[in-house]
Amino acid sequence: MRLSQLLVPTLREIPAEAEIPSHILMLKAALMRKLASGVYIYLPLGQRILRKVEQIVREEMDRAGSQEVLMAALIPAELLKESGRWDVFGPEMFKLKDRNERDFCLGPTHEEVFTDLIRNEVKSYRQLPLILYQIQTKFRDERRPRFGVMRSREFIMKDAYSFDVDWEGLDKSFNKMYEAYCRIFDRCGLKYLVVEADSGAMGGKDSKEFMVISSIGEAAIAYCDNCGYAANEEKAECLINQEIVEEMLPKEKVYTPNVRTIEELVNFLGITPNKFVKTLIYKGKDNVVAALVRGDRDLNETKLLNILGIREEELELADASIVEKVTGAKVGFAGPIGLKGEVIIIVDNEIPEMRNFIVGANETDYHIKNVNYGRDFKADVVADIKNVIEGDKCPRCGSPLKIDRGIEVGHIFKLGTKYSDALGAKYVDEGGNEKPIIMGCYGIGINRTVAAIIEQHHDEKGIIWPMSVAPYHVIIVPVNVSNEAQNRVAEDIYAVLQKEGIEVLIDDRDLRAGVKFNDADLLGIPIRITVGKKVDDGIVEIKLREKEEAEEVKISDVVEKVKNIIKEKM
RNA sequence: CGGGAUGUAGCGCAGUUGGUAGCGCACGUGCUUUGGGAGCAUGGGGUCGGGGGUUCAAGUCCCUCCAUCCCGACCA
Repeated sequence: MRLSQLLVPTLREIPAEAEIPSHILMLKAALMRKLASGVYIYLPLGQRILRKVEQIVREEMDRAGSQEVLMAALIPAELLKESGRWDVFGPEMFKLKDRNERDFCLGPTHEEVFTDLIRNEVKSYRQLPLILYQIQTKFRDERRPRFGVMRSREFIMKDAYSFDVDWEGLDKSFNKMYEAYCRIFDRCGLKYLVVEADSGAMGGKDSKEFMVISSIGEAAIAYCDNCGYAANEEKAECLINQEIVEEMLPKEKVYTPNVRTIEELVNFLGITPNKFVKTLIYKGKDNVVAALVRGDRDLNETKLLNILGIREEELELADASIVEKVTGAKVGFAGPIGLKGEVIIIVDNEIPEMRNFIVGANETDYHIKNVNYGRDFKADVVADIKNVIEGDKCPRCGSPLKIDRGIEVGHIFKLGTKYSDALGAKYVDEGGNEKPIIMGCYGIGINRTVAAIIEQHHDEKGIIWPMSVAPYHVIIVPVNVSNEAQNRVAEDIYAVLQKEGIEVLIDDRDLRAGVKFNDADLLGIPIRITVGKKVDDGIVEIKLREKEEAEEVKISDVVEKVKNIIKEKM
């Protein structure tokens, strides 16, 4: 392709709307433009990159025995109503009506559509197992689209669904997908962690997320360098990390006027936050919950939800009136001793190991010192309800955990019979018995994967594409197009490389060399062939985007050399 | 949905106490130049986000709506 004819309007200045590298570079390098908040259009180079990633995904899905299909983006309401998700999704779903006032939505995900296909077409165990996938546009009306393509309202997703006769079959399908995902992200040149995630109230188990480590990631991950354990912050278990050293002291009420927060207590009493225990009052589905964690810890609401067995929207922090009612004091003095009414007390498992800590007195302006679990109060449940922090012990091997942020590019999990039960997807087994089909689902965000690749592969000049996803492998830059000899050599190399089937660009624009070099760097084409003054000596340069120095090569050797580099780096 | 900010040429921005709307880049033309974002000359391009109001006069002040971005909440 000739750069003079390609639509690549690169930007010289950083667009005001972008803040993170991948967003800035996708706009600067003219891969895409914004159409509306969270809605992007792709220019020729951007489209080629999407295609490259999709192609890798196709090859690996096919290799794993999955079959490609294409569902509809426009989905009739009845299907979502059957599974109950028409209301669950709420405003996040783009809903619309047809001319006859029938309800539709733009598919935010496709479990129901796939399940519907299977319940209609699969009747016997002889037709199973089956893994189907599609690459298709999804629509989610996110409350806050972010960071360009990282969290957008319209995006391309590869979603796969497995259908098996039993759980052992599901395990096999799940493992196939797991391996396929590893191969996909390896081929994309990504460094990633496979992380245990919480499948929450959605049911299912063995939920794993593929996270690309990046400071701009939206999720925190706890991981262990020693044994390889990695989990989503919400999911990561905390081991008890304390040794009892002190003797119990007699408890004692202390006057703490207007001292409510941990920070104020630390200042007032001059004691470190880990000597306090904070009591958080929540309003659950049908009762009030008091959750206790150490003063320097954060409560993990996901863990709390799982213990209570309720859904996210059923739990909220109690308002002042409820707090005052159950504690008999103003907000800021809640404690576990002497709570009024039916209050479920859930205590973090670290607390029974603490000695002589400080809690609220359930009396305005007072706290209690030297409180001890067991002697002074008891809980309904003792469990891990806190967030991990850097340095906590790995639940598997005990080494200190590290915490980083990650971009979720893939998510796989075992659905079981959630959708097959809801929609009645059954098969008949060998014995003639009707049974529900066991399902799994597996997603990859294609655009987000592209953005994640850029986050991990760029420098101050621009993108540095891995060969596998580069929009073109080679860019030929004649330094001066008005120089007859340079032009001729560049065109010759271009013609040969094209004939060899190599994806090659030639920058035939009548621009100064500096502009062309800067554009080539910005676009991130892995191999640059510079055709300059030395053509008269039969020499051109090969420069790799990832390296500083160029290498001089004989014109007669260029093509062979380039072919070898590509082969080596694919 | 709460908090913060922004909206002026394709892009990045300036515009003072209200008084003829500007700069750089980009774009067109001509000449010179040509190994890391050239120089000179010349030309074109604006509902100043929309609507309403105050005023002799509004990019500027007031009201309102919209859009976009950031932080948070939320996110099968």
